[in-house]
Amino acid sequence: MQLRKKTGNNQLLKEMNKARILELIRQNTALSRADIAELTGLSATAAGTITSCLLTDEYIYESGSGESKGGRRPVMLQLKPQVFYSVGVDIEIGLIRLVLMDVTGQIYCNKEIKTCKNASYIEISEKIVVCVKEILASREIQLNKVLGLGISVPGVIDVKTGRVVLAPNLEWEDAEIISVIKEQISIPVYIENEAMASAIYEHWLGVCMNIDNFVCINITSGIGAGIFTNGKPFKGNDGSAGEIGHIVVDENGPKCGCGNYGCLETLASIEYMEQTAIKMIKQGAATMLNNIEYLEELSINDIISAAQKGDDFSKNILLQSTRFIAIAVSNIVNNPSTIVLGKEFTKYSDLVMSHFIEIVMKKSLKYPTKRLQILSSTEGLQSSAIGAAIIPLKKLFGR
Amino acid sequence: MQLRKKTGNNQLLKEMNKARILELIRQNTALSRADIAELTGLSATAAGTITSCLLTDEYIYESGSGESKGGRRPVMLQLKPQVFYSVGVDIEIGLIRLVLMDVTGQIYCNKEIKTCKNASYIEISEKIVVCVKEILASREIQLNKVLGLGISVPGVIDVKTGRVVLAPNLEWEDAEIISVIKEQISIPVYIENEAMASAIYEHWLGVCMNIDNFVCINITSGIGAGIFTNGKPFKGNDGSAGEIGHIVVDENGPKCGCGNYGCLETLASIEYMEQTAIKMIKQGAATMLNNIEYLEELSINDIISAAQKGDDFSKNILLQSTRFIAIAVSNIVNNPSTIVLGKEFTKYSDLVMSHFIEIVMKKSLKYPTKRLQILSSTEGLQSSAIGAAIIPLKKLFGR
DNA sequence: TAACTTTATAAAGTTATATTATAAAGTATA
DNA sequence: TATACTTTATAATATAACTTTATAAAGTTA
Repeated sequence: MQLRKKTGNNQLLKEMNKARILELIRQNTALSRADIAELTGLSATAAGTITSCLLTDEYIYESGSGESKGGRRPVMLQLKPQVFYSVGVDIEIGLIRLVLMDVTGQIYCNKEIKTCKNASYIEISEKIVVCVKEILASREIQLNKVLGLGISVPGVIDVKTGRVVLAPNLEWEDAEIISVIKEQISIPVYIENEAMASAIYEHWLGVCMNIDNFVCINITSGIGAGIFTNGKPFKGNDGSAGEIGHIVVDENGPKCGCGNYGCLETLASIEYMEQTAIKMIKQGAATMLNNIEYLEELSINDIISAAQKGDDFSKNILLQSTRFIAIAVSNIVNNPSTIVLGKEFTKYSDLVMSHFIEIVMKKSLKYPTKRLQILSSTEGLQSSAIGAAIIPLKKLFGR
Repeated sequence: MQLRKKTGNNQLLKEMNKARILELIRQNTALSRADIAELTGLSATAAGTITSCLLTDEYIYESGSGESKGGRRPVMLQLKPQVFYSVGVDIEIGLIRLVLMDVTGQIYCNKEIKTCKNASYIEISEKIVVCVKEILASREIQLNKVLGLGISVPGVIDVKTGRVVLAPNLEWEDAEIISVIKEQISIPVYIENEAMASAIYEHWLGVCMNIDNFVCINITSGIGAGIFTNGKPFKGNDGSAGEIGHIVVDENGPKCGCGNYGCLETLASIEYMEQTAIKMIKQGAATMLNNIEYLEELSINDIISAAQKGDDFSKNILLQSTRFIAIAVSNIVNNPSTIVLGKEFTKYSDLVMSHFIEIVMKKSLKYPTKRLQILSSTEGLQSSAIGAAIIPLKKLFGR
């Protein structure tokens, strides 16, 4: 599948303008044709024409007339609910969450399905397909009204192919979910890391709607981060940019599945908190949690409610986890694939480079998929001046 | 100055296609019209038409015929040198570097001007204008052939206005260089942080030409980083994303101008190395540098050449600086303006949030312009599922 | 030498937006 | 109440950019 950039023709132009108008309406809830012309810089006619298309396609509808500004009253346009839908799926350990949403962001259905904890990606995929088909059927939604199926997975996603490279908590490796699902249902399928999916939510509808640089950290069975830079998801070259679960926060900490000691996930995840509580209670810790029936089934919810009732033991468990996450947050690495050292350094790089690489490799993240390249600039002192000279050229080259 | 996004009309379309074709030629050195049609997806005719425009405007020229692939031989097109130029300026302490470059990236002139170390931005601006005019006059380059003037400054640049918010090493604050220069010479003026300018160079012509996520660290009088994410400069919300000079690498280190102790810049910058050497020599350290005439004028160059000749004292100074930089590099913070905590955490955020904020604030960067916002998600467990559902919508809304 | 390829351009057609003019529906004021 | 003026929306016409189809120019291959 060759993914060539779209040709710059009139079709593209119209698509761009359509998308831009839809986004403006989304952000402003309701706009008139005149508003659209004003905001886009398009002529009133063009705004009107594109609007007509969107109306006949039922992406928008006329929601009534607005206030007059001293002349004819405008007809307001809004996103049309309950016409075009999207399905979201979050795959967790032993659980699949499904959501049916329309283009307005309204949610019409939440569903949770329990699964085997060690289910293969093929089994999970099949469950998803069945459930999606059910939801759509029960609401009589045609497939061509479903813009797509987005899937959130707690693991590293290959940026180019959409393959799940590694999802340790699900015990998956190289899982080609997309193709399995596409064989069974003909809608577009997208896949995304779980923390990044949350970040997308925050940026679209949540607390980061007007914030373009942020990190969304999800504390759940594992710990992951979704990073946005310049208003766009930042995944790094290999899709592992947000994998903060294996930042070492305590070098003397317990051994992690990844081979290191004291990874954030081993010291702060929900699972760790539960296990710690169970272990300490067995050892006779003083806590309200003592009277729990089946200690092995102790869940984070028990810990939370005990803490809320003033149980110091439970409170401390939460606080300790929080402390480690805070340490990690203050060290979230930008996770570049490459580091270049420049200016005066280039003069003596041969003397110290190996020393430098050694320390960085030892100190920085060690997520398995990561490969860090450390280079010395070949330009040296002039690099900034040349860079400055490039800036005026960028526009000319569309960059 | 209202900066409205460009209207999506035919003009924009042609501009986009022109830019894209120029960029393709730049990256491939030479292309035929047929290659361009193939690579862009444009029709052969359109590729031909746009090519003609670029030829008459002298952005490109016909460089001869290429190899036949079993038919008529193609006419190759290349960027035309020595027609359109750009000027780059790097402002350092006591020094201005100027570079004249054409669209091909060829450099025709390097100039260095010494300045007063405490010169105001107005004085510097005037020097720049005089020098730029001189260079252009001496080569008989018309102003309309100069695409712009890019300026690199060791300081924080306001992303929106281009104002120099703070350049401690130059002792500037709120310096509106752009407007001062524009009054005296009528070409587009751009301004950029020094490390970021280097990063732009590396991405355009240097060692990062095909790398989209990297950090470029400049070790000079200060220490700064230029960060690229997704192939674009990442400046953070306030333009201070690359300000790593004030990461604390040794809490027991010397006091920094910023108020903290043990900032990277106080332990690893070129200036610090020079000062350390001077101090230790005065205290009687054993080194080849002992026979330097004016100890106060000892420069990094002396240290480097001594180290190269095997002077352990000098070598150690370089190694120590390097070590601190390595520590900082392994901790380069993504510098988001906002951190959102989600999923299970939202259940108990009220119990621990203040603790969390306290630690992060204490541990993370303390650059003066930075304001970190820490939020708890309002969505909780469903955020990933909803986020996943949003993905299929993004294209529709041009996002 | 004939058939086929590749490259480049010309002529005619399509599409999307711009311009200009006009209609529709409101406000402000004498 | 009538008139002038505004704002909003659309119709008719013009313009710009790309596509399609056809053709010419300049090669290669059997």
